[in-house]
Amino acid sequence: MSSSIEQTLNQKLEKIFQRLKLDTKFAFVKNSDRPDLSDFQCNGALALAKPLHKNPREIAGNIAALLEQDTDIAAVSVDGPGFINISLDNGFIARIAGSLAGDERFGCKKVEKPHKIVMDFGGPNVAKALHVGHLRSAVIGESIRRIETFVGNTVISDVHFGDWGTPMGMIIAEIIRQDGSLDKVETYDVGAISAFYKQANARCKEDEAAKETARQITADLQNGNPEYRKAWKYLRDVSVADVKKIYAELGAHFDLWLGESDAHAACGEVIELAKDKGVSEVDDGATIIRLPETNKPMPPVILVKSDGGVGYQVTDIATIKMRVNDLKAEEIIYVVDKRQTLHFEQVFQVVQMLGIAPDVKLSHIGFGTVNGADGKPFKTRDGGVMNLADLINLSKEKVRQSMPKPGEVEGYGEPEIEKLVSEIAFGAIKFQDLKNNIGSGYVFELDDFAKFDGKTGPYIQYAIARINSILRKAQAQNLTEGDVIIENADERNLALKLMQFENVVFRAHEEKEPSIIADYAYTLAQNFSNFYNTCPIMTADEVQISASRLKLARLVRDVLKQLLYLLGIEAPEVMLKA
RNA sequence: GCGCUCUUAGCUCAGCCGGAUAGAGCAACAGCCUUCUAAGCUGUGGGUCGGGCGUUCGAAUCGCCCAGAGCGCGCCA
Repeated sequence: MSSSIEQTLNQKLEKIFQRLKLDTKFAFVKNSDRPDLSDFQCNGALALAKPLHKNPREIAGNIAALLEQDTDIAAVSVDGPGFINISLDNGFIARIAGSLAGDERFGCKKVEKPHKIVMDFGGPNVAKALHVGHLRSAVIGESIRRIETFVGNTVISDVHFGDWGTPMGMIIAEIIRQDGSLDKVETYDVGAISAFYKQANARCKEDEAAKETARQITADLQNGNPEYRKAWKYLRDVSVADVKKIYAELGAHFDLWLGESDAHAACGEVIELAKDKGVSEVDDGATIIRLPETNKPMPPVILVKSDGGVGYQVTDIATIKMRVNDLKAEEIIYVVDKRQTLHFEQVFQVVQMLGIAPDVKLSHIGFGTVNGADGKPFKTRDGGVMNLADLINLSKEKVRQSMPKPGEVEGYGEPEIEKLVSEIAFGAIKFQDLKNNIGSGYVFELDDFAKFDGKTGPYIQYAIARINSILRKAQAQNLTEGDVIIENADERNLALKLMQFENVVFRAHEEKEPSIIADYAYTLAQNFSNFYNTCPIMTADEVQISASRLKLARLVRDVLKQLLYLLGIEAPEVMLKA
């Protein structure tokens, strides 16, 4: 088990701090802000100077003097007000790089206490086509799912279908209005159901009576009306089957395909529990829980609506109860639009009041909206919401245009080309989504999908494809990997960058922030491109150098593939250009 | 009205539990393909970090005030 470079350096520093009787709290390094001066730096002397009433340069000098004796360290200097600059010995870097190359986790540890996490993302609705808003939840959620699994936690993902709210009553009402009954329901496909929903939605916006009818049907459905239940089950099944296809194509994995409706029984328990605890009250015909207001407005949670139906606040609370009781969740993570922040604050508060999930960590990871070039939520030219399937097709078409036609390249017929098109198009879409902080929204530039230059998914995929090409050639020429030798700046930078893998993965894990992985994957690919341009592998002057570079290149390829996997992005074997 | 989030290069964004010269990508300009895939590489220009005050040896980063933008605020989800 190889420990990370930073841990190793921190241990060295801790010993020195102890010898000098300094607080080891400050005995840690970070990647140097001045790569021209050093590989790592320690700012501990600056932080210690004030409490000790000593000159920071003097403290730094004492630390540096001891650090200098370490043969793993090539140079130590004290600069500026008291920064300790540390440069590593090339042999030390080579040794660590070599050990990473032989480790399938590239030096990344696992969490000390693995626990069970239930993740809630996706959030599709019955009868509604997925749109770009669903893209983020699926892409971010899947990435976090993979990161958490990689660091050793057990993750159960649940799509949490929206199948129990007023839209159910709306669509049933609309079918009855048009057909006179529900007899023909089971002849409708997803397109027809979706059309009913659109009409129902338009009608309920205009007509208060239609809305009231929909609400009543929803309540009756929830309370067990057999005719409504039968129709509802069909509508739900059709929608689930449809949505499963697109999630499969997106590469989002769900262990459970439960929905709001599955929490219905538990809703009753929650309502009873609230009554028993004396925290609920009846107001305007609805059963509610009032929440303490501090300095911010905190609307009450509605347990039972005045029409007798349940809303999404209770189903969410009841779902938490189930996840804790049945799934034994120790942590629950929601990947849902940032605009739901207040809702989750309310839900989490009620859960605490009712003691439903003691010692369970509940968190909402809110993401920003996908915007168009005008900064407003992304819309199609005619003003409608962009359908996810359409978006994927547009992106694929752009990729297809940049590639050879099937049959033009030997061994690449229609299926092979289409596989590459899909991998690259999704690489572009997902990386675009994951490269920025997930809390902030981002501008979705459809036109940019034609380029794939710079900080994009295809850039990283391209680096991998080039390495694959080299590995094929090496195999054909019987060139094998050898010990890592560091003899120039580009090899050195690349090896140092590889050593950040564990640190990066753990930061992404702790902050639930895939963009940290995305950013690192990009800079690693960039370092490789530099290396690629200045360090010939197959034609290096000496065989040992070739063998070393081959090992480095293969390691970079494996690390990049792992990073892309953590982002939910495929790594194509080759990249073909028209 | 109350609350939350945000304001960094022409554009899109990193950096934010205080540290050295604020970084990328795109766009612009100038170079690099008889040599492992040019979806690449190198170089140039481009900044009052929204404004002000404060804390500090040191502030894009912490606190307060102001301005502007987005979002949310009981029976939709």
